[in-house]
Amino acid sequence: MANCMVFHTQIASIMEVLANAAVADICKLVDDDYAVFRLEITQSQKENRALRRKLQLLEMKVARERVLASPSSVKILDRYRGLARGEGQLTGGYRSFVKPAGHNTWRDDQPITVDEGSGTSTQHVIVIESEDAEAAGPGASSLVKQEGSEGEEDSWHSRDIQTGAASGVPPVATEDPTSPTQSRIRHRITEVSGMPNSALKSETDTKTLTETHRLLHTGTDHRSDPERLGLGPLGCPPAPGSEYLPVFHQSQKTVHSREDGDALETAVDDPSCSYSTEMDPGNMPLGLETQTDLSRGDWNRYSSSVYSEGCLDKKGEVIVIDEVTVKMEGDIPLTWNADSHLGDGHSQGRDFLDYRESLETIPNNVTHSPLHTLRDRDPVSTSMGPSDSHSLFDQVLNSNDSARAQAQGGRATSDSSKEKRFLCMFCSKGFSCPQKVEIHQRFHTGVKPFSCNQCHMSFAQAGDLKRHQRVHTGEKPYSCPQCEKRFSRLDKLKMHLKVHTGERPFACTHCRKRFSERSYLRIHQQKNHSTL
DNA sequence: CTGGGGACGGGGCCC
DNA sequence: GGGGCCCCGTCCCCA
Repeated sequence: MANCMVFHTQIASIMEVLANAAVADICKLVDDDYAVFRLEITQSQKENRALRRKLQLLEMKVARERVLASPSSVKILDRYRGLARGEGQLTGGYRSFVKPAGHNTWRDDQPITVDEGSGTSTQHVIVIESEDAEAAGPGASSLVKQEGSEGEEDSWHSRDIQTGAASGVPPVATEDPTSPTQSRIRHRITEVSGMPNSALKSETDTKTLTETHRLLHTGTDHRSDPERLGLGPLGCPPAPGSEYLPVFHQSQKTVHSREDGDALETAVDDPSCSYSTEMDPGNMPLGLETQTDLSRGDWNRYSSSVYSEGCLDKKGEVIVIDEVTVKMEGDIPLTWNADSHLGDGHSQGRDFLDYRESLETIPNNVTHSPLHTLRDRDPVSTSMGPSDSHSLFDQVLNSNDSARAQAQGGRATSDSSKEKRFLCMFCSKGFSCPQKVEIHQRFHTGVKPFSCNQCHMSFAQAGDLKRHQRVHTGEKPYSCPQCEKRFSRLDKLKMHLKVHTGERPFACTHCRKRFSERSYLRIHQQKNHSTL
């Protein structure tokens, strides 16, 4: 029996050794095959690249022959020339191509310096150019096709030169370099091949964006689909010059909504992954006029116009990009960076107001401020309960509020009858809507966005500013029917009427003296009965 | 002269 | 946005 057990043990150990050896062999085979496979792939890629280069050379020759055959049929366009000159603020997403001096034509495989925003890189490009382009003067620009075989550059910058069959289309070159609207109207440059003469066709945004839509799903262009963005017939706020520019968010969260309704929330650290829509300042919807220069980091007012797209896959798979409206910045300075707004004047306060209004109309906001982050999760759970977060500051505030509530009696009671889903993160006070919470929290943060343009005063509420401005205008719309006194406020008139009626509703509990105002009673008690 | 009270203006804040 | 209440400060009157 014991021998049998030893025998089984030996067999088991032998089996284990054999199994390990077999696994090692399999792994070795797999590794070898994988290396061979990779080698083959690399060779195939090289061959593919060489073939593609040959093909492009052939295309170049053909195109050059066409150009030489009919030099007047081609105009070299640069739809980004205006941007490259700085006519637009959004130069980050475009490249200006610098042509080496002394060259009449580009050569194949000639490196070209590509000025892309702040950086400079060397791109392998092939340029189709005609002599007419040179004759067009400095305004003429280069039509550039980036070599796609490199494959690693961000393809949404690439210019699309379509070589599809478009027979029957007459040669059209509508780009007018001197047009004042050049920087606003995007033109699509289309080379129509298969015709006796090369032609460049210019299209406006409509077709460009439509084509962009198509390209989105083929992975050849990574711009966002305007229709999917739900931005109107043209897919963007009806600004004729809509463009997309990269927004270099710093660790900004972006929600990628998918068509199945799931929301994928990711942290976008890649600057190239997030885009926003350039707005025509003259055609911005409500709130978008507050868009400011991103380079200044002025996120709060810009946020409502940001349409952040998902991390764009550069490998060409189908991209699903839905509209995401990023709301994050307005609240941050409003709450945490109040100093940056306190002295900015009245107009900025208006911007705040407009910004708020515009934001509230946008469904499915993605908020990133601490306040909104808390609120969005669960409005009720945002209550920072007394047990965990009540500092002395909170206690003071709450004591004030509770005292106020007690003093106001029925007001507080009736207030509690409503559903107060939105709680102040400072004092846990509940409000019926987010706007009220935000206004209320200004009292904690000291933010007063509404500044008087005639004095140094600033206010947390627009109504307070409006009321204050009667001090400067001298407007007193409320007149006493008993006398000729006039008042700027209705409550002051009502208070004044007590003079005529003799109404003194506030009685001292110590001396039975009566007063017309509660504050009079309080002062009276402080002065005369404080020792009691 | 001083202190209490009234009238009023203005801001804070909530509904 | 407007109404309303509270609070504070200032001015004035008067005992």
